[in-house]
Amino acid sequence: MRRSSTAARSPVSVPRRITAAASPRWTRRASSRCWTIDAATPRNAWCPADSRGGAGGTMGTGLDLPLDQVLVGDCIETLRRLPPASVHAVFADPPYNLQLKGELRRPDTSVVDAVDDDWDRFTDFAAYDAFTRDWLAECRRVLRKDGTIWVIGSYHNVFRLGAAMQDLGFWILNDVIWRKANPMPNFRGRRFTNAHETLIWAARGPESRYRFNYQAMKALNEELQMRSDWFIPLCTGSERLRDGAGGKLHPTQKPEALLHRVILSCTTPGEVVLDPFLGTGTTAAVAKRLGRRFLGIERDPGYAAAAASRLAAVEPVPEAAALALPSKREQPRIAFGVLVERGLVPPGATLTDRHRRWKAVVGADGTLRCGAAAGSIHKVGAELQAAPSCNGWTFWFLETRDGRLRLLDELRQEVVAQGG
Amino acid sequence: MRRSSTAARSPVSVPRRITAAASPRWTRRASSRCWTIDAATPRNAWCPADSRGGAGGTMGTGLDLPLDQVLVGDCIETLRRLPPASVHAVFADPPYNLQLKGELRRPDTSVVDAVDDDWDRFTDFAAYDAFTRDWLAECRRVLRKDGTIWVIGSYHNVFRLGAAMQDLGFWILNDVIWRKANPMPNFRGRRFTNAHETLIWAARGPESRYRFNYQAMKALNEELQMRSDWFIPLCTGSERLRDGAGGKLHPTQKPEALLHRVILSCTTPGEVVLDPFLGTGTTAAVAKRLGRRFLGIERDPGYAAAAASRLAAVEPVPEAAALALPSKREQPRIAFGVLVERGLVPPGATLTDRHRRWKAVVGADGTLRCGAAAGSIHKVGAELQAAPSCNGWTFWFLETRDGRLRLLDELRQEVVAQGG
DNA sequence: TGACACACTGAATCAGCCC
DNA sequence: GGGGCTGATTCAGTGTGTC
Repeated sequence: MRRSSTAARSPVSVPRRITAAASPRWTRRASSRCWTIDAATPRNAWCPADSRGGAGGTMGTGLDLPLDQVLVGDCIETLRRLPPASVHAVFADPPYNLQLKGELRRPDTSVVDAVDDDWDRFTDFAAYDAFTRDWLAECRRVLRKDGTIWVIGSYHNVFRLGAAMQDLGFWILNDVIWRKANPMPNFRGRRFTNAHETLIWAARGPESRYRFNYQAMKALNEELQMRSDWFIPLCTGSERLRDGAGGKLHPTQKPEALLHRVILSCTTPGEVVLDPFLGTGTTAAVAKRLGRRFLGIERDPGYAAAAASRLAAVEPVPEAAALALPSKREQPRIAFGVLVERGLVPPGATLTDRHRRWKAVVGADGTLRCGAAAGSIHKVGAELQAAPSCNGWTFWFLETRDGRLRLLDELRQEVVAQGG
Repeated sequence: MRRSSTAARSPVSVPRRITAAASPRWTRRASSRCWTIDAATPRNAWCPADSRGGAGGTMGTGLDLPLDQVLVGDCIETLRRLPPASVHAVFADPPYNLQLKGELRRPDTSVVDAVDDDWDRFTDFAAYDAFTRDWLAECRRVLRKDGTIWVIGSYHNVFRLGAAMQDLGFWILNDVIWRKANPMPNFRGRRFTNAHETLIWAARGPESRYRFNYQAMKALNEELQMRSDWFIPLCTGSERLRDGAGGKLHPTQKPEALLHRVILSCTTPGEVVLDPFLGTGTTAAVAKRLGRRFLGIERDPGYAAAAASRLAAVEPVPEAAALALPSKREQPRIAFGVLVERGLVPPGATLTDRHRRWKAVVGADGTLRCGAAAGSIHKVGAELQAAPSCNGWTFWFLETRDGRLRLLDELRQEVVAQGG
């Protein structure tokens, strides 16, 4: 089995399988259908939310706001029991309403393990919209006047989410693109690789005096303003929680790096972050580590138990502000086609080699043609020279109007200088 | 400044200011409220759309589809006059419904030239939604059954656009992120730098057999699948059309590189691209340059004139350059039996897979036999692997006399190279 | 221990033609 | 329109096993 080093790096120690024996003793709250788990209690030593010990509690507000806990129950029903204007931030990763037909196979005929869970099935857009409006409205009620909300989705659902948010009075501040470092390819070659997801960041309303930790975000981005496109890898490897068979415990676990940036951007230590679709607890785990309070709602007892177990092992950092992850500067990798798109090498232009021995015509898609040879600048260069390989960048020249030859690599440098 | 050679490549030369003297002589079409400009006619020598000369015309379809022209008029009203199922692709950059309160100022107190034109004011979401549904519905009617539509927007309007598209029956294929190389910073430091816009790419419906030039997109991206996030600079410098005072002629002129990729991805030369919000004609200019037909609708006569002027100066690239490399799907089909007939794979030869796990004997009729399995190279490959399907061309190898393995697909390429 | 090959995986609305 | 057959199609990364 893989993942031998998991425990060392991230001492999550999720039970291999949530069995009856290992399960928490679920405790029913008085006058409530909502089960709770105090996430700060040690593993296998559960206590109900209304116990006042440990990190859990109601924050001394007089309001019945359970804190640092996983509430097990229906999202909307549970939200309705929370007091109004009580949380500083919401992060929500709702069902995406994917509409998959058959199975999908990779070119090597292996089967893709897709999201086909019951919780992601809705009869139609109307049903999805109604559900969306309901939980968003409750989140808005629970959100403090100057709080903000983050919602994540893909093209299947994000337009409905965003429209519903605007209709409910939320004031969109940004849409943020999570660019995936390692997305799953499009196996049939019928679309662009679906390489991102969209987060919507919104204030409760247009007048909200929301928090934005500008300097923290700038520091995370090598002293440049943080942009609305974030490049973050998928949650894989030892960070990913596993079930008993070594498979993924949850189909859509989000990377902690994503939540780190979200929580750091709009909250300060001690504030409360609510996640109405907690899943396996990424939001809560990062919030706890960054010294924030959290409150999670999860319908599935198995996921809730895994989240609680994971949370119990999270140690808050001494100083949240010190946690600026150095961001990797991305190396711009320039494709020849980009020079064509941008008009530096127009389609139909002729390229030649240093000795003007060959001439090749540039296609609109960045391919070259020279006699029977067609393909990339590298491939055609190699074929003409009968060489096993060729660096097209340093082989091909563009003839300028005045008869000078300009090496492609020179032109590429101009694009690199522009940032790619 | 980048791209000092722009003028040479794209001699746009828009008039500094559209004055009465320089304006086209607008011609009213019979029984129509719609003014037209034939974009292919020389600058300052306009003619009405129903003249049949030049590149304009109705494509000989018998339908009244004006081509290679800028129609001046209300978007929805003009769309209603176009015949159904007549265009291959739509690119739409609708008003953004921005809701800026007052002026936006940079830290140095200079005023940002924001989008505040009349055409971008909508009283509320309901009015914007109604407008959106109307023009989208007309575009859907005009779109051919297997055509696709691109719509671009920012967080202010894109969620409403996407939801409306889904409600109207469009089938979203991708949302694509245009990551701006040089976005305007957030001057107040109250949000993330808004560094992208979103494009929605959709088929007319779920059953549409749309075109996606997979290989062309892959070629544009150094032989890796094109992703859904595109890094392209803003339209600046000499590409940007200027008004008489040297300011921006149009507030949201899109870069030609963006349209290059859009049009190349989903059309083939000769097909028709419609832009219902043409503005200063970027879509039409790139379509013309890439050998596509176009049709633009623009309400503002000044923009339309600038677009027409710009278009008159665009030279289509040579036909060969406009063609993308054909994908394998479009190559002539060779039957395996042809390889047998020609002796490239002699009858009685033994084929094997990459791991030499199975061996199969070739029949004179191009069928394979392996134990009980018999049939085509595909069928036998699938049966042996217990897979639902198999590409025999990339599964089976022929063992050569010296013990090397040669993939059937390689042998097929030899036949293709000989002209089938 | 290192180098290398190979197997496995991830929020996916994933085919097209001919009869 | 349904059924059947051909055949097009994957990237970055982690983990495991072998030499």
